[in-house]
Amino acid sequence: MASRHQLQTMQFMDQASRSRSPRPDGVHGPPPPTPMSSPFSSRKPRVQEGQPTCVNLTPIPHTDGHLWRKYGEKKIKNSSFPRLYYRCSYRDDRNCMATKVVQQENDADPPLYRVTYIHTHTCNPLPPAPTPASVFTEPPSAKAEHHAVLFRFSSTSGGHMANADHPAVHHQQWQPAATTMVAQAHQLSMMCDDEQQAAAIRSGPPARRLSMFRAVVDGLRQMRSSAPPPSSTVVDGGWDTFSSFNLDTCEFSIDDELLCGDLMYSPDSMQE
DNA sequence: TCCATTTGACCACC
DNA sequence: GGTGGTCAAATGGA
Repeated sequence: MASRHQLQTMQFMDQASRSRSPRPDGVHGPPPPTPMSSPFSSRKPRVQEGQPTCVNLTPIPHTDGHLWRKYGEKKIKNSSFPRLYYRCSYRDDRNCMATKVVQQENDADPPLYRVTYIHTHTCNPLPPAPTPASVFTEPPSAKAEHHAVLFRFSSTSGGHMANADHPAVHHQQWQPAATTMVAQAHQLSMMCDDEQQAAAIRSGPPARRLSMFRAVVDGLRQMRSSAPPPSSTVVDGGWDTFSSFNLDTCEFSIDDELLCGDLMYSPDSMQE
């Protein structure tokens, strides 16, 4: 029997496959041959060198603030799960070339997905949604001279904001991992601010809550491993969930009880 | 009628 | 030649 959190996760998944029931397997015959003589003559290269990509490991791959249209699904060798291909819904309207690839990593509860984002969004949907792409629309700074990295996560009444404000975060080496972390934090923020999501989190086992928060920390850990910062401390700007993260010890500390949505966390609750 | 999803085919890359 | 990314017809719900 599925847990409440599992059901919530399934609801997230359903957003990607909403409204359309699958066709019966094998009901329709093989499609006729492609009528065009060279239908793929305008096909773009599969891999465009130098395009910005980042990888996000998340249990909720379909909640990142952007609208995606699925355009393909592929069974991948040596993987029990198909790979799903999405592109931005504004691809034609706004010439947004952002795409993402979702690959389920395991069958855990909740299952973990590897989401690979390719290209940054140029569609700038309204209201602006906090997504990895929206955070890193500025070109990466060539200078990473600061001695601390400031992350700011805030949840406002009108929507969610997630920013990595420090110029060092824009350093190219940090971008993928920082993007992952920001996306994780934003997903967690959304879940905590949503009444049903928060209820599911609250009713779940503490270990699951802890694992969710650790997903955020893991993003920071990736940042640290990809490019050690000039300073050892990440200072949180106030996303109400964690206050600081020590890049040397890979630990984050909680100053006091923290409010995330209607959930109150204390330092003890963050222990195993 | 519109539009998103499904799914097999096609094709580029290794 | 195998694998994976993309296309586009078919499908069906809104």
